[in-house]
Amino acid sequence: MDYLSTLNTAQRQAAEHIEGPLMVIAGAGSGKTRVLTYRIAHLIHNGVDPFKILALTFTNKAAKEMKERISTIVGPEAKNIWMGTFHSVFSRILRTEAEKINFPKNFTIYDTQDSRNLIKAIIKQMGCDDKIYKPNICHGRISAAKNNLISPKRYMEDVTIQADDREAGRPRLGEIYAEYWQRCYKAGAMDFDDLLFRTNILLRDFPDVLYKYQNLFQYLLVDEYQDTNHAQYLIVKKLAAMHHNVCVVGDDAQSIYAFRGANIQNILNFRKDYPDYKLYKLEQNYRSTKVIVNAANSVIKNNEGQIEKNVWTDNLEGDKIKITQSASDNDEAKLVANSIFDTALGHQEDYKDFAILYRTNAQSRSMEEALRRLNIPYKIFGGLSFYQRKEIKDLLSYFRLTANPQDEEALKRIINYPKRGIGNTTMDKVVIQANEHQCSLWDVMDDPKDKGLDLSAAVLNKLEDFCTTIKAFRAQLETKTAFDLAQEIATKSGMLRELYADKTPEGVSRHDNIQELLNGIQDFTERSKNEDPDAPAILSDFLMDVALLTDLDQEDDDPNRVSLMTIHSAKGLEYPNVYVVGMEENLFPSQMSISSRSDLEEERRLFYVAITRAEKRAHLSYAESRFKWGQLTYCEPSRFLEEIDENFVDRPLDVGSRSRNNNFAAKVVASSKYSDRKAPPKRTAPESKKPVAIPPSGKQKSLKEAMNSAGTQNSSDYTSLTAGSAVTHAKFGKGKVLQLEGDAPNTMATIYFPSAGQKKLILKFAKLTILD
DNA sequence: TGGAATGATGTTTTT
DNA sequence: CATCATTCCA
Repeated sequence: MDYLSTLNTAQRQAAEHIEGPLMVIAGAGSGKTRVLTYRIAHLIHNGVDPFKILALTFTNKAAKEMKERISTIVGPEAKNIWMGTFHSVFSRILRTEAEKINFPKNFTIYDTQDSRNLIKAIIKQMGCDDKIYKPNICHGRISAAKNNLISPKRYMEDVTIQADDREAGRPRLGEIYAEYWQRCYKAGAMDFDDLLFRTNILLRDFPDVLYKYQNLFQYLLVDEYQDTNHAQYLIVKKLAAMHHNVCVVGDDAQSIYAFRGANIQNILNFRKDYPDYKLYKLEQNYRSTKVIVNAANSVIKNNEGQIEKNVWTDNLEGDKIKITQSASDNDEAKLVANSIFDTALGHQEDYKDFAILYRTNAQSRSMEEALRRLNIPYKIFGGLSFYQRKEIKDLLSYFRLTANPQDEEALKRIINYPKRGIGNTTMDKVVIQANEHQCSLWDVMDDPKDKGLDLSAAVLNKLEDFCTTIKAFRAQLETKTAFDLAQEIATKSGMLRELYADKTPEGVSRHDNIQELLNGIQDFTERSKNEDPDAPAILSDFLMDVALLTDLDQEDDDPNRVSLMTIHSAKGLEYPNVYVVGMEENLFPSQMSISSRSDLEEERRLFYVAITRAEKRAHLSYAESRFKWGQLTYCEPSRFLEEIDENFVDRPLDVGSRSRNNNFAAKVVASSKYSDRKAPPKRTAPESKKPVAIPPSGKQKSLKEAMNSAGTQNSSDYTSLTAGSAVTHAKFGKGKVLQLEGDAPNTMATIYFPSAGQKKLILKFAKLTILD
């Protein structure tokens, strides 16, 4: 009962506010999540039915954590709260109401890759030049339109949009959008943006549905409100129209998703929509030292037009923010890894209390290597997620096609995987007939005679086999549990056999990944049995969930690791020790953002977010040179470093940085001096002579491996290998080395095998055993 | 049709 | 540098 007594005045007022609209402007580290959880707990204690509370968060992880925290206060009732991301909550609702908007109950969710592939196919089919109509630019335009609820029809009618497209040389973009819209609809698929757009359509066109959910959701809470886009804004507005019990929480200083349509104006709109709203400001920071809070404030004040607030803290003064310089990206990584090692030792900190934050995912690689060398356990978040790997997407495509045969992208993906002799020529013919008869690829394949498909009997047989297999899966969709059916599909599709037969390290790891996915589905199924033993989850349930899952949502077996992630994914998290790396012009702020004020301000907010993740120590670092697209480029320190108040930083004062500091002052003048300078094409010798070969870097790592990749220096030592050595290879047997070329770790050997002839092999992949 | 080999092309950030 | 797409050959 006295859970509220741990809150400060502003927090408590917000948490105890029950009826009517409220907005909470919460500075970084000001206990925003506490207010949200306590407010929900308070609602429940005051007799509000948990089923009538809708809480929308930004990530699944945030939702899960909040739910756990609430249940420690109110008990198991907490699980009845509607809580999740916009995308997950409304995909659930869309699924329930699917037939209203003419979608199958098991509609597919297209991920970004599916969307791009489809758009690419449309561009090609329309005969447009894909050098001008670049698929991802087109997708970006379409996505932006959807986030602003602009339908294809309105898109074509909008004078400004049309002028923009014409100016950009893409006058037919509207047509592409229209076709894409149509194709998704026919495929029974929605992309991420559709989940919000179609929800809006549902609530707009079906008053009874709107009424139902307005009634259901008597209390709405929206976290990270500054990052909502127009489509999300309107959903909230509509749902809250009946009860006006809407609580939004956000911080304009931490708005970092404008690039994908987030609209800070939503905060201003809120004031207009609910003139009687109450405003609460949380300004006391409980997370960070005085140095960190003040340094962050000194940075963010360079932005114009913010909501006035004064973030302050009662915490200790703390260490100054350290800024360090390195010669190269690899040196930077070594320096950071060493610093983590020393700090962990010197201050008795656990590795889990460290985070390395960067602007782009590509920066993780050098950090990864440096940490591995020191045997520091780490975990990389984001990047190529488990669910985006080929083999995973392939198996998921089987699932998808089983649940929804109209799913064109899934069909195209697996029609000839594993190889079953249905190649491009055949599929081109199928596509032609599908257009002819205005039906889906599946419909053509399922009844080729009716659709006039002209193919040899042998090929027709193959198509029939494929359809029969999928239909057999489909027949069990409702009767088998998710796991049982998944297992059957993995086996009978031939995927498991195919991967099992591949004994290359990549093949083995793909097989492992599939096993891991199946394990995940087993967990999912078991969990659902615990909730309701009579209705275990079926495969479509899993598909709905998996489409919106990210790596951030994965459980971790060894939690004591250094975290590596982009600043974007660090939002909402906190760590005692934070390293922000790559503090360089054209990287952070990114090159794309430096030409416009608003983009630059978003980068600055991103920097603000980065610094404010730190509780005790913040460390900023930059390199003088960096590999970018495989080429060495020279870098200058980020302008943001200069913006931090001198009182809170420790700048490098050693000889090496002296000249740099001069540069620093003159930087603005000289700012483009180096930008086109190209480095010599080859790396210098000391870099390439690594004493220990690093295992082939993470292309096909299993999820477990990716999470667990510390201390795995498992490569063999080939230094004793010379021309003339006898070796054994797993596949080719015994052989003799004829020639060695290239520096470690990329040394290549020409080897003669009596069994297989002469082969060129890269040592680090070859797994050779040296015989003499 | 399938596989290997070569060449173009692209990177911000994520649900 | 990495991935993809295209191309060419078996």
